[in-house]
Amino acid sequence: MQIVVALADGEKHGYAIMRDVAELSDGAVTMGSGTLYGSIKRMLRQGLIEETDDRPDPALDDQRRRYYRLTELGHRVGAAEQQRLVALIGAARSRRLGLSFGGGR
Amino acid sequence: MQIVVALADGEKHGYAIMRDVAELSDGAVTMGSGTLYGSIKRMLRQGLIEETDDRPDPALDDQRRRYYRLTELGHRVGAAEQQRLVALIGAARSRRLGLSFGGGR
DNA sequence: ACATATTATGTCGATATACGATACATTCTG
DNA sequence: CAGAATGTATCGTATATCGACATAATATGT
Repeated sequence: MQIVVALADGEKHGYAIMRDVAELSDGAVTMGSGTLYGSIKRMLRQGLIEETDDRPDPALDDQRRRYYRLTELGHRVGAAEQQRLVALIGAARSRRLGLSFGGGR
Repeated sequence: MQIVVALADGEKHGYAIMRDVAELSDGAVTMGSGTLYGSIKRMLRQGLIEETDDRPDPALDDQRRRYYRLTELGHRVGAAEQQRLVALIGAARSRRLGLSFGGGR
């Protein structure tokens, strides 16, 4: 899901996905290269993402990079997961998870 | 996380956790007994949950049941995960995941 | 009373996933 | 031009998931 969200606002290459994941949690959650490239391989196989041919401005490009974007299926699956998480968090909130101890900031 | 949320509003036994998980997604997400009892064993070891001794009204009880509740650590870890998911969903929303295709209802 | 479905806990082996280590090449920076 | 950062990739190990199976207690219908 972290990868799906990272690609939700446009195509990115692997390393950029890694940075996006870390940024989104202020460095608390990190994804190593093993998980990243393993997940990319699986998601390509599952048809959730696809590699793009179009490269950015050659001056800003890096020949090593491989860019990926969400497929329509990836969007749909991601939206479904988003819905599931919204319901889960809604339940967590109404059940006051994290409010019993520590003041819940 | 599904188990943590299930236990957030009070102690439950394993089978009740299974039902809670299924209910929360209208049956879309289900947790089999393999995952459930394996996760319970791990979470006990990690100190996220603990087994309780107090039984309900004997008339409503079932001797087979084993009840579990969140520990303080479980609450704190659950609250942290909740925060992470809120941020993830926030990003998914602002990036309009699921709005590009299918109308996004 | 009896058969059957549901509830309930648990294990097992197969498969899937995550993760850090390692490797190696390119690009940027001082 | 050396070293740091960027970038992709794989390997082995550890961990997790999953359905199938086993077994027993409880509830339900006739």
